[in-house]
Amino acid sequence: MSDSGLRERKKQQTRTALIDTALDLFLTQGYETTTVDEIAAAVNVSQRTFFRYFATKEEVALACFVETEHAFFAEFMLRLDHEAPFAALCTAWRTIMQTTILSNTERSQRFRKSVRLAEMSPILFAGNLRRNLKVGKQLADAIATRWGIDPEADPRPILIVEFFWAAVRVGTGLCIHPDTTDLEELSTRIDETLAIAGEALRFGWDTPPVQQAESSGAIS
Amino acid sequence: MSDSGLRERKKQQTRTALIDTALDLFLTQGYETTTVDEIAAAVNVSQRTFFRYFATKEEVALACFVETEHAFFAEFMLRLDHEAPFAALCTAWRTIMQTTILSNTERSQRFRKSVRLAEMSPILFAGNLRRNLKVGKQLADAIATRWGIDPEADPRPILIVEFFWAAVRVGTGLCIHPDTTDLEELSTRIDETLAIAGEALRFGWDTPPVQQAESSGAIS
DNA sequence: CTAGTATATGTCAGCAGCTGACACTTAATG
DNA sequence: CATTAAGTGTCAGCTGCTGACATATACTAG
Repeated sequence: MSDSGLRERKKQQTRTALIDTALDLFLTQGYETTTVDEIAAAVNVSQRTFFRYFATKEEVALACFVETEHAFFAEFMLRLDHEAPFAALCTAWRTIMQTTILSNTERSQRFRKSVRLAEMSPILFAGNLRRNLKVGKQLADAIATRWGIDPEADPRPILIVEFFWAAVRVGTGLCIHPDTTDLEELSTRIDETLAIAGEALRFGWDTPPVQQAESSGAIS
Repeated sequence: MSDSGLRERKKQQTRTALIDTALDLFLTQGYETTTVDEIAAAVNVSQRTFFRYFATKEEVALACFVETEHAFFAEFMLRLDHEAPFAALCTAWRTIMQTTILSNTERSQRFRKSVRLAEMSPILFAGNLRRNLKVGKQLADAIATRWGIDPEADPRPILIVEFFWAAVRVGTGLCIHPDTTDLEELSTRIDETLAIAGEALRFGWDTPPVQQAESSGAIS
């Protein structure tokens, strides 16, 4: 419908140009001290045009997380049918990491820069948290639907997802902070943290309720 | 040194006035659509003065969380010596909830408004996440110190704290969303969610490592 | 009580993020 | 080639936020 036209190609081109130069500028001179005008000027584009591509300055920094999230969600849905939720989240995540990040494409380069950025700037980190939260709700809804329970009343689906995100964040933070920014280091650290988190969670906790008579009576 | 002077009293007065009118305006007409000028005008104060009290518009909305956090941290530290971390977090939280929120003082009113606000506006929610994160690091550091481990290398302290925050957030969300904004409802729901989370976490997982020979070899 | 000092506030100018409106250029379509 | 639609630039303007300077008000010493 709208593929491979000259127009579309140009659009994609300026979009990636904006992302790349923005990431580089952010990394070299800081996120908050870099103005949108600078980015736009570096791509020979007006500031107004920038904001037609990205609603906010934050969006350009976290842009490449969006597609990854979509892929992740799809992967998760594939596994949800025959895996426990937490395990499905972990394996889906690992898969996405392998295909998206560990490959040495331009996309993976961008992704790594974004990860570093999000770890450096508290604002970007918070923005990323917001994204996680949004996707998390969708994931939790999927789990709840699979289990046939009400996601608004039963905390377990969201808890599972939040635990998972927590582990991912902690793993990422551990990897970035100390020294290395290796590709595999990141993946390994997150895997380790996920493993610890998974070990912490009681066996069977993230499995469907085979027979639940009470709504929330599993306490005490 | 600086208590109970006329000046100090006035300052405190305008500060609380700013908070209260800000919260009311935010709740009635939305956070983002309310301008700082409106708030300042409603308190008969210049916009510049507003920003001398609060660094950002966000800060006034989440102001009353700060003191609560301090109290929470202090409570936690008291219990860390003779309780497992996750349990200490839960009991400390419950204590703070009892004394700060369930009491029907003006402070509790403000707190409830802030909770509702933070649940309504994604931006404020993210801001709150950032605060949680910051306090979380301090809490994790305390746990790591108590355990005699390196918080930058071992993910468990941060994981414990993040799991706790996740449960608190989920519980709060469950309570706010459906209907009631009861005082006790909030506390009860969070307690329930914390109980579920606590049940999910394996017994002994958040206890100090009595003999750890390997650094991260607990992974199957 | 008065004079002097410190502190809080107001005013003003200005920057950065972001948006609507309008005009212009350029690619797509017949 | 002419028409249409889409992308872009320019401009004006709002909101959040800050520095600089002047003014008013509370504290303090004599």
